[in-house]
Amino acid sequence: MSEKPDLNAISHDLRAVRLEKLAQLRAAGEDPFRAEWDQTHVAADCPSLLPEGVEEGPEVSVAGRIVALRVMGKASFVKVLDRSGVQQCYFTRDALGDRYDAHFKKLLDLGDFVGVRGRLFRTKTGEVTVRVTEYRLLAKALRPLPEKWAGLADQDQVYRQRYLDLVVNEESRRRLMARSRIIESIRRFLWSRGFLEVETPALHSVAGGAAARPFQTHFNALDCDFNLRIALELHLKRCLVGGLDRVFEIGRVFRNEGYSPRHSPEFTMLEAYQAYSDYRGMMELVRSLIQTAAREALGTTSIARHDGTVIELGGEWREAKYKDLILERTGDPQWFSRTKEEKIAACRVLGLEEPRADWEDYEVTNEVFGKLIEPTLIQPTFVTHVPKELCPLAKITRGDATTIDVFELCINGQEIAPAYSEQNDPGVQREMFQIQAGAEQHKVDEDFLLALEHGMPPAGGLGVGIDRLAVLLTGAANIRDVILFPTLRPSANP
RNA sequence: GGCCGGAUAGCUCAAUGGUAGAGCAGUUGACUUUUAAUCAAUUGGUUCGGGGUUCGAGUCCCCGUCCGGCCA
Repeated sequence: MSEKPDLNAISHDLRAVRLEKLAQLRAAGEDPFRAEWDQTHVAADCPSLLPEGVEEGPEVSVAGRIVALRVMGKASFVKVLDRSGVQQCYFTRDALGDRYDAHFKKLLDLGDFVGVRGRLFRTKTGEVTVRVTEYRLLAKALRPLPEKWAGLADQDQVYRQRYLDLVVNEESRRRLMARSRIIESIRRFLWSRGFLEVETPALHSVAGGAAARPFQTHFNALDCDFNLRIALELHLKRCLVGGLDRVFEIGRVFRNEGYSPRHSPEFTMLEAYQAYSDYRGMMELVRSLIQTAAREALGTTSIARHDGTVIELGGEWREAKYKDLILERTGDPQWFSRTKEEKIAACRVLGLEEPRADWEDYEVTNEVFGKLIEPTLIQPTFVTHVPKELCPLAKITRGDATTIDVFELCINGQEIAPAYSEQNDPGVQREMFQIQAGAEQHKVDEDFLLALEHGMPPAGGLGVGIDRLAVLLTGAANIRDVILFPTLRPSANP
């Protein structure tokens, strides 16, 4: 091994250079992917181990990916990224001898995983640093990291190679970790209220519980078609029938519809059902749940938006009746006595796109709500007394046959969480299903109606779009920014 | 599905229709407390693909692919 390897000749090929280094490591008898390393601490532990005024701290052993490499002759500073953050380490020829020049300087690269051991000290600028006395390469990276300062900007690559985004874009790492902490907090909150977490099927023969086009698939063994679920609702209610009177599920649902910054074809829903409660009970539940998640995951209930406004999640939340919002926005006290044609004409005046001819009357009104009112509901607002046509699974309001006992919780200009006083009259439920199904009566979930006939306790039910909640709490611009691996068109050239 | 914008070195980005460049990363060297380290030298290009206009196309035109935004 006397001939000098010519890295210069291949220096334009970043991968070839690293493969050559890999070969040199192996030629020297080292396994570049050796596993063992006793990690005793993470980066976030280190500052507290070296209190102010103390010269030298205890020995620590950390591990992670090299994300910065500053070589200055016989001493070098290296930043190592682990799950908790970045730890600076100080490598010197004095401490490491010949290995410093022959191994550390020649064969390690940005992106490599290393284990590092040494005592903590403070640099002259005050940064707590590991004075390395021992280190080991744990995994060689054969490809370079994206640029260290600008990070990774190409949106497609951010989503397709999220691991690179996580390594170099701190903001992405922080945001996606916040999502996990939000979900963790929600689970703890519901457990503390006596809810049982359950898992229900994702393959449904009838995709019910919401109005959405499902993804379809086929089960070979039974030779029958299934749909991926579009909601969790109907199985969780079967749990209520069975006496599990506080249940929740956090699960993936699939809707074969639009794809936009606010819509992902697969997204995560929380649904919770509490027997002997109703939609008013769900108001308190969801408000406490979101406030708790915000405090635990973010440490605050004040969310700054990009336009400078602040969403205040603390305290009580506004309530507004759907009809009042419509009357206020259209400026027409007689709105609900107008014919469909008059409403469509009014939509034109309000600057809305032409409603489609096959729309029902209530759909025209709901277009006003969806396009002109919901986007303006930035501060938390419970929209109540919603027209019954919009949800066939809720109880009719006593004293007003046109509305249902529900709320739509809107924050940040979008619906975050609907909740109902759940319909438990099997006769009324069947009628509502049949109206909704129209010509497609095979879409009525008879199995669910059978369960209802066995008796379901009165209950409040709540759904929370977890992705949208994460968008709200983290200030993300796009739902895909809070989903680790968003659905994408398959890559053309792998 | 419609309209608009984009695709150039590993990454982030430049380039009146006239020799494709910079920073970072890489390579070589100097440097024992750096903080986007610094300094010197240096490698690296099917300008997304195909066609057209032109003496000449990264740039203009057409078709396609992919991505993003707005709308449906």
